Amino acid sequence: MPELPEVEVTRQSFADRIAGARVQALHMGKPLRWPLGVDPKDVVGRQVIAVRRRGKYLLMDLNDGLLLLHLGMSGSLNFAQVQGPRGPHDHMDLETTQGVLRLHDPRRFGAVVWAPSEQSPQAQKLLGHLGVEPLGDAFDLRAFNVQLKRKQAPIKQVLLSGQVVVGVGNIYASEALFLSGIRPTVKAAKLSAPRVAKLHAAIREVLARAVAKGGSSLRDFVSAEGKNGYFQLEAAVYGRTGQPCRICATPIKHIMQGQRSTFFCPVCQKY
DNA sequence: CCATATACCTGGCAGC
DNA sequence: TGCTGCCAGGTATATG
Repeated sequence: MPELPEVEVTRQSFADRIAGARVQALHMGKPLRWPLGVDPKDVVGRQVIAVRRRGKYLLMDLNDGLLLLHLGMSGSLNFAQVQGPRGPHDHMDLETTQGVLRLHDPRRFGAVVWAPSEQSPQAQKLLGHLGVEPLGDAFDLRAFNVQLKRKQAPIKQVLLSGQVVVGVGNIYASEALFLSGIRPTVKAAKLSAPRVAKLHAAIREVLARAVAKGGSSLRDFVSAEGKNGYFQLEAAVYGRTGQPCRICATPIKHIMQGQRSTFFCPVCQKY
């Protein structure tokens, strides 16, 4: 579920409601991705100041230290006044004076890590190497060009790595490359300046659009069984192997790159 | 430093 | 029906 748009929509769904709350208790379930996580004494009694996002991480500022949350591949957060009994995949309950924040994460690739500050070694170990935010002013076209020129890996994998720009996951990488007419296998350094400009615009467009309609699609996702309502419905190429390209009707191709699926139109994406 | 592979974990689904 | 193998929205870590 979580690429940047889903994480951002999740953030927006509870940030205002939890701000100002005081943490009363913390219950952790099975171990998450990293053994170093959070101890109740790090957070109990602290006040929640704000919830920010950096890439696919959520940063919950406390009046002392902060909590870093990551949803991994299968995580979701729910903030409610009252929560039912914890199920086998509920691995965090953060009880506050304004509600309980629950992390549901069947695969447990998510993370909950406490750090004394954003600049601390614990936090920087996770955040320090991240690329720029795609929806902010820091995502500068010239800088993007320069960064890509130094990468010999296929553009799809460069986007996924998060080292140049954060938040572009496996779905949006394929979608952004389709929108900009770029073959996912092309070395990043070989892209022409005009192509990079198209890609730059496509990344912003696909992510911003998903955030804008993320609210409804995420609600659908929660209320529905299965995966209906998620971005897949509007996907141009992701998950559409063999189906006709929406532009030229050529069958969409599926390949593996770095053990991840990539989808593209062999006719519309030639550069 | 760079590019690529591996590991982590569970559930759903296609194929037999 | 039940089993097996494969696939899934991420990323730290290991390896060449």
